[in-house]
Amino acid sequence: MVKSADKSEVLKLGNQLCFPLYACAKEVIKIYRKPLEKIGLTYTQYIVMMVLWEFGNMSEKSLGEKIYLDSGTLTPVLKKLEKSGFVRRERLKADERVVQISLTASGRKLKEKAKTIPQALDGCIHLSYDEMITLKGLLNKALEGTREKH
Amino acid sequence: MVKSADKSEVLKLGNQLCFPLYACAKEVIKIYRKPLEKIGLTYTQYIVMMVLWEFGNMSEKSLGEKIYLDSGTLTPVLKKLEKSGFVRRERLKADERVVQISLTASGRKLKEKAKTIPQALDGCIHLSYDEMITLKGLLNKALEGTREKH
DNA sequence: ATAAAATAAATTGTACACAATTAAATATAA
DNA sequence: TTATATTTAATTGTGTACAATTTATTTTAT
Repeated sequence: MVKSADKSEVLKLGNQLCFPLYACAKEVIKIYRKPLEKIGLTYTQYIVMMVLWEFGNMSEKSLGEKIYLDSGTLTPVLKKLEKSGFVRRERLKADERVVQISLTASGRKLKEKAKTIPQALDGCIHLSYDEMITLKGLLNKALEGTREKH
Repeated sequence: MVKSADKSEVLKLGNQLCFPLYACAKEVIKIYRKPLEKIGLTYTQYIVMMVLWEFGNMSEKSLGEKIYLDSGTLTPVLKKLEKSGFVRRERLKADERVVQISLTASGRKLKEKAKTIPQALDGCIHLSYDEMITLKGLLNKALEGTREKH
């Protein structure tokens, strides 16, 4: 981030990449909160549902890899979604270690209601369409990099 | 994010802006965790310290505005930093409502140790310098937009 | 001057997030 | 085959994060 000189400046908030990343993520998720509450989901639950809507049934493990969450976070989230009636959690007979997550009819139906959710950002983020595409691309590229180590 | 057609695609993870934002923020903060642990800070505590290093003493309120955190989050974080001996928390005599946060000698000294922290990202994020600058700029612009409403 | 409004922190309750550990099941190797 | 290693979830403990409420203090309007 700091090209050559000014090593003394690295600890200024304005020079950090991580801070706007952290703050922006929080603020954007905050915008989603209200519309999501109307359909009975938290943001984390919404991401889980999006994966299931797109890819269908899936083990807890695969689900966690897709959305960068481990069982410590995912297990309680999935139990809540089960209690809400949106997903089922069943041990595979072929391998009792894996918990298979599947959508209920209610969970599939929720997708229709969720289609308006992304519009919550309209007008809240003052970026042009091209800027959003660029931002999304850079974030995905950065995200890829973090997969390897760690 | 979705320009014209394909409204049915908005709920795919790959088409979302918010998801890579959320995931990337988490992954990057995770990279900071170990080096920060060595100097006795969490990421949130690190942000607080950066603000104090840069701007000096500050009320809890102003601090919270700078880093987008309210008292519900900030009060316990500041109490931990106080317990660690890095900051002081004192009610202003002029206005007993405001808690003034100031650095202790130990807190000021910590800045030297922290100077190597940003290097933790080196090699972990596969973006060029120019891409990082672009990303930082777009994130800050997006962040600005969220200030207004909400 | 004093009641009402506003402000700043603290508190309460819910929901992640993650490192580290544990437990159960399956795969592998000697 | 049977002891060992690996894999998948669940559990435990700590630390945010935030909405909503409460408390104490200060302003403001009457």
